[in-house]
Amino acid sequence: MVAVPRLFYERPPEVVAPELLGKLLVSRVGRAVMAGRIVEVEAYLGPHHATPDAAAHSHRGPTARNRVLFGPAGHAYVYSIYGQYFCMNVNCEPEGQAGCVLLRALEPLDGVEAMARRRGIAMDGSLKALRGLTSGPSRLCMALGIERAAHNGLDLTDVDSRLAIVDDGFDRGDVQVTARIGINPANAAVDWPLRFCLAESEFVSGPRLGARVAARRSKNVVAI
DNA sequence: AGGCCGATCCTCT
DNA sequence: GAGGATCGGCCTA
Repeated sequence: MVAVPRLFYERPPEVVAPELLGKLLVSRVGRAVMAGRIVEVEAYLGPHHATPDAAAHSHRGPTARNRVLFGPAGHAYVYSIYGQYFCMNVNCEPEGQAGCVLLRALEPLDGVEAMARRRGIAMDGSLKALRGLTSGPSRLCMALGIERAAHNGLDLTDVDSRLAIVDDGFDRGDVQVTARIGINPANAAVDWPLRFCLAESEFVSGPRLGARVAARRSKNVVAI
């Protein structure tokens, strides 16, 4: 079990994103340890990119909110959204450049009971209940106790950190690529193929596997 | 299963 | 002053 090194993150987010699939996000809050496998991510490109990504928080340059994105790679960028939720990104690219990867879903592995308490979901042994814990960018933050005040700017490359990403040697298998979720349709970047999922995972956000198979034929799946 | 809606407040213009 | 990288509840079918 080794932390993913900083060099891994010092690359463009569209390269880092699919390689993050299968890695583990580990969170320690007090005595509780909660961990899940990353099964769904999205890349957001920095303003230095040839065609600017207008959906990215960094695209108008540094602000008070997004300054972590312009710092060194391998740090957490946590922001609040809709007044009640948080989302977590991993900062990529060398210092000064602002690409990042949004974590959108995990497969819960360790500390499931603690996650269930935080989410207010009763574990009845069903896949549905387990999925509900971490199948969404803000759901996974709630489940792992991730919030802006405590976690924004933390270094994820130290296994002893309160928040870290580690590699357990898992073979990620096939990766599915689609457009990103929740992007304003007026945005020029709305169709860019920057969402990456583990094709076989039951823990991706949104419709279940059966429905996704049907959706492949008609919808926004760019490649499998 | 899919669509609509309100909650709720931070961030940037 | 406007809008958002969301979620959960409620509706129809």
